[in-house]
Amino acid sequence: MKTQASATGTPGAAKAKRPPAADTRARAASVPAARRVRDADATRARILEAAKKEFAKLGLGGARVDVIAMRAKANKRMIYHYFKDKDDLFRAVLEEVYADIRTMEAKLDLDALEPEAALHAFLAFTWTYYLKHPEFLALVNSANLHKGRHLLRSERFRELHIGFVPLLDRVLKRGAAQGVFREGIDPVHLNITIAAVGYYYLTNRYTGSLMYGRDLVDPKALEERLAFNMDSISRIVRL
Amino acid sequence: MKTQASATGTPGAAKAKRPPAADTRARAASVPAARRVRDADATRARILEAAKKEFAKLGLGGARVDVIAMRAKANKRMIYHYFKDKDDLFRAVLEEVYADIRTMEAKLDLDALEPEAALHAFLAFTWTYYLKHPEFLALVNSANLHKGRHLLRSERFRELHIGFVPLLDRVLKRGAAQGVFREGIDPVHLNITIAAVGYYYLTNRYTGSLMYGRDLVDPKALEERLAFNMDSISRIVRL
DNA sequence: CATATAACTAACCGGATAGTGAATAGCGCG
DNA sequence: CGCGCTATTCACTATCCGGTTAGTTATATG
Repeated sequence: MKTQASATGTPGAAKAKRPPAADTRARAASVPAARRVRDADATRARILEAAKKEFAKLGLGGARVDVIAMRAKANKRMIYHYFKDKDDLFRAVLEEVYADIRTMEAKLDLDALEPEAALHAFLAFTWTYYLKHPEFLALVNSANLHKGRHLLRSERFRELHIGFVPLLDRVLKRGAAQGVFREGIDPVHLNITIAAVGYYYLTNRYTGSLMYGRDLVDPKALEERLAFNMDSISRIVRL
Repeated sequence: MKTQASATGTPGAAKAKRPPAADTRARAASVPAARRVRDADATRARILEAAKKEFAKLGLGGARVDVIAMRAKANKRMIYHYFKDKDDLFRAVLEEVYADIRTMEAKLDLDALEPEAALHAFLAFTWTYYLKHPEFLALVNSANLHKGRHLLRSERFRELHIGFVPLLDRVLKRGAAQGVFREGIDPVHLNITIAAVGYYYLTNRYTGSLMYGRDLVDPKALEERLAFNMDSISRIVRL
């Protein structure tokens, strides 16, 4: 804990907010979304981005809204202008990151791939996403630490996951029909396992590296892990 | 966040600290560890227990040392008597819970079981331990959120895990020699996968239940998950 | 039984912390 | 071009919080 906010009481940010002030106004009329002195969307986005980083770094309880305001180069008051309170900001961040992963995932177009290739692609995507977005893992952990109460009444969260299970189910059904996968695999359990073998390895990389006495995030180790997981999932689904 | 500590400034606990005061002293001399008015070990243990619950509930950043003192029925000053600071207390809690799981695990005596039975027993133990000790999962997550820095210089933590990998390796080697497991399985990766398929399911039960629209901790669902995991691990190791 | 030691307590501190009230000032629209 | 809306700022508060100061008292030991 100790001191991590600035020593001065107020955030003190947003000082050098608008370096070119007078002449920017001229082209503001012509250019659609040119740099405006006031830009609600941009400010809101900066707050969300800063909040994401801060919540991911210290958890909901450890994050400080003064620090978030500072990192967003926004006045703290703006946070309470756009969001009800700290918990509401956390909810917004969670919705944002889930929307991101689900959007990227949809681009895989698993229905267009052969069953085995689809499973391969899905596992690889999940692994790579977790690896490149450690904040996602931390935020999901934090959401669950708080028993998912921030997402309980989130319509957006629920909507994001409609069609998520059916998609994998179609892959499994096609595989079974082609005789390459066994019958009756529960897509939910398979999905959970596909996520688990990557997620656990990556969130627990620190205690893991200490426990096993070897660096789990060394490039070679990461490659090995993906290969092990690919093989594991293949073995789970095949006849 | 809001208010969760008592409204009064000071913890206010430790009021009804010693109901039987006068007569307890008499038998203190004869009985080895009889109920004493002052008991360093007991106080330290109560602090650790309270800290475990509080850290597991709110994370390192969200936990309040005033609350820990209150729940431990101890004066806050005692926490700083036994531990350097909040981080040191967190480290002590982590060492404690890891010692617990590794001690229980050692009792399985996997070397005395047939390879397949040993793997079965190990997976079932891990699953059941996670299920009965949700604090363990939360604490490990918190430790990793903080990049494992609390355990980095912990000799005790390192010692707890010597012999952990070799144990599973012996099971795998015996299985391979008997021709029931395939050759060359990395015990570290298998171990991680065995932990992962239970851990991920249980730590992410809240977001998971919301995402899949079904209660993941319903008794029937838990049974199904264990069966799915048993089957998965068998498929991963067999020829 | 005297006493040194260590367990234990009350009260306190200064900076941090989530959240607000009220005024200012760009920007879009008529 | 002026006016209403709202993005933005500044100043402020009440409480919280990790950690400490300055003791008091039970108990093991000789």
